[in-house]
Amino acid sequence: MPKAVATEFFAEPTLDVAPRLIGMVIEANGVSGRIVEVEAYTNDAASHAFRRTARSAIMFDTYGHVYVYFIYGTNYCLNFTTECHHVGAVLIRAVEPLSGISLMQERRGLENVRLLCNGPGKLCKAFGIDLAFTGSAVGDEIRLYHGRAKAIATGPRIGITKAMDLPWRFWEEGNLFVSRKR
DNA sequence: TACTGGATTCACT
DNA sequence: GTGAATCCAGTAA
Repeated sequence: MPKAVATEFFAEPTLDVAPRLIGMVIEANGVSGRIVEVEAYTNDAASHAFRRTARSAIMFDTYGHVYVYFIYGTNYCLNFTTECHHVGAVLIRAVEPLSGISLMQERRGLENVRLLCNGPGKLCKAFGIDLAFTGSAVGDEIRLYHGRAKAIATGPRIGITKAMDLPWRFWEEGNLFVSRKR
């Protein structure tokens, strides 16, 4: 049996938690997948963590909880809150489908497995995740397990926002490269 | 109360 | 490569 991730895992600094999420297995609503791309959000003007509001308060008050927000009128984005006594969250940007693929295909209306979860909005749709999941503890409705196999779908990728510099910086396979926001 | 913009996606050219 | 879709949260008045 895979080992479930403890809530205390998320109490660490966001920038430490984010890379360790790569390769872990997320399970919800009868489907599962391996995390291959994440983005860390700390107290940064480009993120919801910059200003405390009713929506973002969960990032200030909790760690190891689910934060889902709705974007562009069409998509949901899945975050896990981090850091004890400090604001932070990690956005799950892409996963590699592992089980329940037919269910994902049905939810997405798409056959190509590589395209099922290769984006934050896409994976939420494939996993059936929406705003109702916000506030639940990781391990409750959405479960997270330590994975072993190396991610292969899009390649492991970690992003960290830093609004005062360039919007996004990505590290891939040990090499730094920069991706400007559109 | 009304207005504005967004951590995206997808169809179309 | 470009632009529309679409609706919620935040902000201003």
